[in-house]
Amino acid sequence: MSKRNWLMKSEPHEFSIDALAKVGKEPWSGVRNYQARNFMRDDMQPGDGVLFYHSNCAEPGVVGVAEIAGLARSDPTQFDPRSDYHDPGSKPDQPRWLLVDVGFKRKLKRTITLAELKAAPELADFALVQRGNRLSVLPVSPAQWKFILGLEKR
DNA sequence: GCCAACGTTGGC
DNA sequence: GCCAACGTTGGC
Repeated sequence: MSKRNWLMKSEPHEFSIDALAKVGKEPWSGVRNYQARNFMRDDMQPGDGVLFYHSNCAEPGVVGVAEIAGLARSDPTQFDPRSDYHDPGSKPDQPRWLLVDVGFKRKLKRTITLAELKAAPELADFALVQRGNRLSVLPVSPAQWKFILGLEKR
């Protein structure tokens, strides 16, 4: 399978780009949306590029570049009754939820804000800027990837 | 299978 | 904190 690119959202007060820089690699636990899970399970490959996005904060936007560091595997938090992500309906021999490991590549020189992304005609088809989109994991085309990172130098 | 109620996401 | 938009749940 050829290399693809993704955007993954994280709330910076939960897990920021600086936190990823510090640990180097993070198991992306807690995804509880089937569409996002299917992207991880069916389409993600080690080495795929990731735009790291800060959501639910003062300045939402792309703040870093990361990469997929492993194939999808069972998310252990679904079996932990003390976890916010516990899912009593999921069976260990047939886990409902998966995670991938995400590796730090670099922090951007500046935040590429959601406002900028929304203002760019080049990104009209980008899922992130479309109305009502709440997916926390979404695909980025090669053209979108190049355009978004091109904004960093402006 | 329909759909109202409810919970969550996430920008503002 | 507000609320629009969306996904999920569960009664029927």
